[in-house]
Amino acid sequence: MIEEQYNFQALESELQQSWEEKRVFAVSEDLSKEKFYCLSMFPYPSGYLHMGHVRNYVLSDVIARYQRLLGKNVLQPMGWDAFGLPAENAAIKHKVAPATWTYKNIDHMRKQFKILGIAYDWSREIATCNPKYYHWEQWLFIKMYEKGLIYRKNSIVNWDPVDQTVLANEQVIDGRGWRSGALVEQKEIPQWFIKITNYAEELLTDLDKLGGWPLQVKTMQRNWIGRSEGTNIVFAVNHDDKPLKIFTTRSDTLMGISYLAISPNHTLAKKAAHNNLELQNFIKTCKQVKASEADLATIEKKGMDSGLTAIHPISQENIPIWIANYVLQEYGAGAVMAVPAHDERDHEFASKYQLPIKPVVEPKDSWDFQQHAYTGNGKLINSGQFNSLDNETAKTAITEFLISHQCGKQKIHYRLRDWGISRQRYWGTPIPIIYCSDCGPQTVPESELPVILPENVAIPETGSALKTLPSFYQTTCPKCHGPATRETDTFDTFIESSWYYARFACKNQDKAMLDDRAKYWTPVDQYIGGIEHAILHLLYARFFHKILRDFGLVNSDEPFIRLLTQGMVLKDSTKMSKSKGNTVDPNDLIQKYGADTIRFFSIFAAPPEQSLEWSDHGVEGAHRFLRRLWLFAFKYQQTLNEEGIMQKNDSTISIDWDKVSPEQREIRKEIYQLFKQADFDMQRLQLNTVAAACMKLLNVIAKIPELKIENDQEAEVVNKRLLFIGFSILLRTLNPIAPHITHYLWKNLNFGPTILKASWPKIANNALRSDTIQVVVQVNGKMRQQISVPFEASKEVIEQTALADTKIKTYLQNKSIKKVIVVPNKLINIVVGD
RNA sequence: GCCGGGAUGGCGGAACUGGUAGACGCGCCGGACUCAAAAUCCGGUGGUGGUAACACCGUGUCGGUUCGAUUCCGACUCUCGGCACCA
Repeated sequence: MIEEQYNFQALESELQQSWEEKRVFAVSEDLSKEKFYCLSMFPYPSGYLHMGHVRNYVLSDVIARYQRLLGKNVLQPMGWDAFGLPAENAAIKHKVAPATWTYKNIDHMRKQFKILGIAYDWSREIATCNPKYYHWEQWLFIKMYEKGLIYRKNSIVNWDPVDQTVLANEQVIDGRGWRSGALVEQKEIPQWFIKITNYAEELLTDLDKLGGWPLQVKTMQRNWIGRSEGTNIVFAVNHDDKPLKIFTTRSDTLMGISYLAISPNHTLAKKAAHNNLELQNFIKTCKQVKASEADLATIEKKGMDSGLTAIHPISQENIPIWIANYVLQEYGAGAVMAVPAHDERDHEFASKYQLPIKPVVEPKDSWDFQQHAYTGNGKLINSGQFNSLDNETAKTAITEFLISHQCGKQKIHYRLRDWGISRQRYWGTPIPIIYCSDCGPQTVPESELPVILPENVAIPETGSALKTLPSFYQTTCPKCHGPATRETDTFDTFIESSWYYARFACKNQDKAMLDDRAKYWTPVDQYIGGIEHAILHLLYARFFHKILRDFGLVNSDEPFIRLLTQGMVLKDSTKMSKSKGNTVDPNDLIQKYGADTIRFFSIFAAPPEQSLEWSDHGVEGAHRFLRRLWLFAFKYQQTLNEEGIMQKNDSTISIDWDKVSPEQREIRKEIYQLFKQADFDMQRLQLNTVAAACMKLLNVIAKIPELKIENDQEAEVVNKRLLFIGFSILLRTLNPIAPHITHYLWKNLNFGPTILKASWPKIANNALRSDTIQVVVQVNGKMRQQISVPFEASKEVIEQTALADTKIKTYLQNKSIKKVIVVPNKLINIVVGD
């Protein structure tokens, strides 16, 4: 019995409770069914759920529930990306331990999640700050170390000289530390790296296997990896025994070099500045800038002659070596050759410092080299023996010359750099390394894992907390058993999120990182998350998957088969944020309208990949629709129930749809047409139009009781059947989006025991048949009339019918027909002239 | 600066492979119900002109390809995401 009142609160909480008690979404490996692993990027437990989360997880749930209706064995887990900077900030601000703060946040957010009614298998919940989780990434680190994939080198960090702390890029505002306000300095410290560049080629070529990924994401990754073919060139440096190495893709312009530019962090820069106060000051100024590429690329280009010179490998001339603030130490070897005539950036720099601009490639038309660099192709000039060669040929010729003189070689270079994984922070996974003054760095023995992060810790405002804990860092060397110290740096938190998807398959496995269950569930069939992760997270996870594969832990090359990158949730056209005061609390909305309404609005308001503009009015519209659905069910529950019981008892009368009234046939056609479109849109994940189709379906079904039946019993049976079919299709199509209301109505209208065991509707092709079809008539490309012609009418018939149309005739008066284009079943365009 | 997106009525958006621009919803206007309001229901709703039939204009800007362009190509403007230590 359905009440008139749509009491969503009681209905939703009762259902959620029963789903949880019956563990209906807990799954295990089942070889008799096709598996479907649906995963959305796990959240950082910031403390409260925001609309961006809601959108992400609802999108994922719609896909998961749809796949379930298709009969698949669906896994949808949830966990917490629990390590990270905000916990330490909160710890300082509120004087609580990061662990306490984090676990409290997790508890709160889990509750918030549950009232959204998402079909999670909560038994697989993971928090990455749990030693049972990070144990295995420490283990993997050791395995990678043993395999030679880990090394240590110096690299640059943002240093706050007042707080004596390393700052994240986001903690540097206008070149100053966010708390102290001190000018940051670039500082070199030793850090651990993973050789992701060993996998650069595979990460690049395997992008071609990712047919289910958005093209834009693949393009971004391709450009990020940045494979380029070129030449490594070695320049001998005057009065120095160490040569300068550079990489260039323009070896053809070698004779046009004006200077070599090195990074202020280059060892040669230090040597040059040794007895030169002016250079020392210059280098110091260069280092007073945030160590991010975006900042380096936008600062004013500055340089200073180092006084050192290098020898040109062909002409043997001396070339000045400049120290330039725009050269990245991390990229290539921290040095570049500068050809102002043929490179925009070099041109700008040379113009500023009056360095020579020497053209070596001849443009086809006249060119003012003082104004612009010429980056196109042409024949070589001013290049001695290489003159008149076309510049592409010259690349090979010059490179071959360099090879034969032992000062160059062909090289494939990647923009991608090795992954620096050390963080000078407390709230992260301890790096399992022990430093022994006699034996050097040693990995922690496997039997001593995990290296547990002490949790009950006060976070100092300056420096790293682990450095203040002798009980943590004092230890013995695993090799010589003498006194030794532990590494106090922790892992980059991208490590945790690079393999969690696999751990969900076997989170209770405490003897190994992964087991065969991971081979069953991975790769993830559908991954959903924000576009902001298009490069870093997704590239690191792809890399880790290949590492796991090489250790035999998974048996696929790529972790995520299909990827959906959802857009942001905006309000008043800007990102929702606390500081702007334009946030919307999901809990308040669920209280007021119910989870189904919020879910429906999130899906309906925008296509998944685009940003979603929040609208309170729109939410009310979504709620209105669900209430209309409810009231319709309330009103016709008796009819629907009767039909349902007859269907169950197999006692229905069969209907010859060719004999029903044209209106009834039309309604049936509309229902299946709408479902066909919804089915197609669901497959291509255009979920907003699926939601729209549900609204249209209700509009169509609502017309059925209005159809005249005039005491005709047969017509009444047909109406009843139409109502039943239509409503049954609607409930199942809507179920992934609004699972509570559809679940309740399905059961109480006698459609079946539970919609969770129902199957996705099927299209009745005979309903879509049509004898005649509307064809658009255009004159000179403008729509002028619609005509009705037989289905699949020939071009001639369409043309004749169109030309015979009285309205069309008026457009053709006193004109001559130049051309007629006919698209069968669709359109005819008559091109006329005077 | 570099890489990758986006721009369609008053608003969110639709238009599948180049073929009726504006589906569906919101808002607004008018009507029904009501003492009244809310809720609900019915009708209308891109702009300009016209009593109307209808005509012209219209998918960020400028240009191109085509019988036909929101869709393809070129240039530009604004805007969003990323740039390796926010996650």
